[in-house]
Amino acid sequence: MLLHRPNSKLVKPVANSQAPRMSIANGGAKLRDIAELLGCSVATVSNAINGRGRISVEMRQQILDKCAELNFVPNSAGRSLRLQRTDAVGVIYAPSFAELFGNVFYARIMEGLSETFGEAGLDLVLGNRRDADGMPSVIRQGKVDALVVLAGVFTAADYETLRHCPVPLCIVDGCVRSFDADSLTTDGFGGGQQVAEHLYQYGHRKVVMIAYRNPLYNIEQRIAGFFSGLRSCGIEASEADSLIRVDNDKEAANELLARLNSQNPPTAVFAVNDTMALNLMDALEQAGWSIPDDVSIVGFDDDPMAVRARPPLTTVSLKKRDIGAVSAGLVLDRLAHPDKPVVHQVQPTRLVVRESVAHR
Amino acid sequence: MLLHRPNSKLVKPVANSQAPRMSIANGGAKLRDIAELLGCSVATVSNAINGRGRISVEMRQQILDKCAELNFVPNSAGRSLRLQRTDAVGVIYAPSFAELFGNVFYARIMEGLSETFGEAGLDLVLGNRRDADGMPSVIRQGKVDALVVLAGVFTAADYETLRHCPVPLCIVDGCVRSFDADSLTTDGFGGGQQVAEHLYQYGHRKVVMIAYRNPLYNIEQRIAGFFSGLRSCGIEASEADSLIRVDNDKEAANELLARLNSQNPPTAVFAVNDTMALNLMDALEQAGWSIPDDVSIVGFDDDPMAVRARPPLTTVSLKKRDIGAVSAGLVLDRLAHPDKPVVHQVQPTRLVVRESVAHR
DNA sequence: TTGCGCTGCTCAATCGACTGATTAAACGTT
DNA sequence: AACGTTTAATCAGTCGATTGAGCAGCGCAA
Repeated sequence: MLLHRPNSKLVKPVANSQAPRMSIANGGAKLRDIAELLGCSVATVSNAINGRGRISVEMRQQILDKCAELNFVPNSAGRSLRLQRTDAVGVIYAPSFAELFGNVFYARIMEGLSETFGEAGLDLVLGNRRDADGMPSVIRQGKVDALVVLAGVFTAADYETLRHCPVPLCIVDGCVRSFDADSLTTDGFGGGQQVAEHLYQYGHRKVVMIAYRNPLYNIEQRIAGFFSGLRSCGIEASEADSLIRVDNDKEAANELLARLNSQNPPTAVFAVNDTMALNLMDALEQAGWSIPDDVSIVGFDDDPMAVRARPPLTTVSLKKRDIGAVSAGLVLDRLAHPDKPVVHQVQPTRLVVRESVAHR
Repeated sequence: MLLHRPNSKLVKPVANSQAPRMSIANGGAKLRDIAELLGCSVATVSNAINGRGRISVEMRQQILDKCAELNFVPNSAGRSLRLQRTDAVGVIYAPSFAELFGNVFYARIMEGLSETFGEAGLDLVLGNRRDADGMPSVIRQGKVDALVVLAGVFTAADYETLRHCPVPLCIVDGCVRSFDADSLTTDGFGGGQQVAEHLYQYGHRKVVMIAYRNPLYNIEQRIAGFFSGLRSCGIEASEADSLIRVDNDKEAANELLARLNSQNPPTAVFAVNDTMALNLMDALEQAGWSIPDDVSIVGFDDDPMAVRARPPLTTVSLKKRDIGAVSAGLVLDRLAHPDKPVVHQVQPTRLVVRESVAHR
């Protein structure tokens, strides 16, 4: 019975006896190269680099010098495999990155993420690929330690695919209640309120808001804040009569023009974002309406185009770069303290008054 | 003498005899989990998945089924270590990503890159961090198989840091001659020519171009093309008298206004990009000049804001998404055929006529 | 009955970094 | 001289996937 047949051949491994296999050939110096050059063991080199174990001052210095000379950087795959840690963070967006990069809003967030993670020594990986079940491929591949979820247009189904994600998540600009993950949301509610108050102060008493039918968390917050703000100002307005739901900006323009031509037309419109606001401005102008003299209009997001619009668009600004930086900070904290309680951060919003709202 | 002391203890490794260490605990199923569940060896599982070796039909099916059931995805670190390949591509930008994401031009390129690489099963890593010598950290860490270099604002020094990059490069929108790497450039020369011809056809005979002092490859191409085009149309114009070099858009506006107030004022301006063109339009309008009636203006890039400008800006369009997709294609080809000759691809440009150029 | 070829698997080394356990030597103490 | 302690390293196994080499077992033919 040879259940545990002993290793038959214990000849010393013949590898690297003839091939030169010196450094830099396939991508740079390895721990082994440094060890061989200095005549010490690989373990000692590793210990010197990581400041562990007992090493004489001279040896440590020799090792560090040699590492600097050869531009030694530990191989990422080897390190990840051993440490079960990648020093990389994934970023995902739904449905694909196509929209993300076209969207200046997210571009700025990426900027903040990239900077803060970079300073912390982490790389950003774009989780553009998905497994069959929708889970980003980088997750099950173990390519990232955490995931930043740019959830602006996430639907319930999108959230569901992430429910069993084995790495920490940080939900940015999405639904806080989705699950027990850190999150950063922009204060859409407060922004909506500020718009309501601004319109009230400028004398508007009959206003409408236009939003998309597709229910997105951050959008619904803006709606709720707006109507709450109207009510606290004493304006009678409900979502039933003053909220116009549409599927696209063309429909928005048509619906708005219909209201403007009705008996009791609104004097101001709150568009759910700047893109819609700008499109409405174009459509209104084409239809012969003058902004802000005939109708006032307010947007949301402070898109760079808002300031270029004619008239410059009054809108709600989001400090997009901060969103990225703060989100990255949440992730770094979470990686440092995996068991700390979940954090829900709210980023303030600020009304930027330009020229698209007239006094009444 | 115990130079080659034989392995003393050959007891079977005791690991995993008590700890449960079943799948999904630390990130998902491993080859070993599948092998244990099916009572076969790890090698067989690997072979089945990769379609290698000899395996009975039933065994192969069992393995594949189990993999699907457990959502098995090979661990990236283990795979990279063994295969010396990461299935990831780095993207870099100089000086940092901050500018990249704010720039719609690059945002669209990223979109194309992300899509094409995603379809090929590669992830995109943002190479935001740099080693002391400027080399992107992801390179020496071995985190990527290739590097896409968005070189729009690269200086000679930026190129120099990449000279000894051990992975294949693809230079996008940068200097072809920098080194022996694949490249994709936009036809700035042709674009400049088209602008010259367009202005000539509209009756302009005295024109100026404004560009930045900082010499960037793609920009210099536009300049060369423009003046070449002017000359072929028979317009006497040299860079000496008709090219205005500036450091920023404010200076550009001042210099332009000075020319417009001179004895022999230009009737049209070619701004080196849309951002400058839009800023010039603002400045001219402020100074009481009407566009295009008093001065015509042309930009370059077809920034989304160009179409919103008043008047809508005539500019040169770049098919930005294609730039990303094609660049990614070059990288994929290079990875598949490391030794094929270097490819220099030129992406055509197209004049988009809007309303900022008047007939003379 | 020996030998050959084929099928269907397993073995064990490898990639590079990290680390708990171990060891060899130097030093000090009684 | 015997023993404990400190110092300065080394050993060998581990992370997970891949792969060339190897080896039973079977059928078939000489």
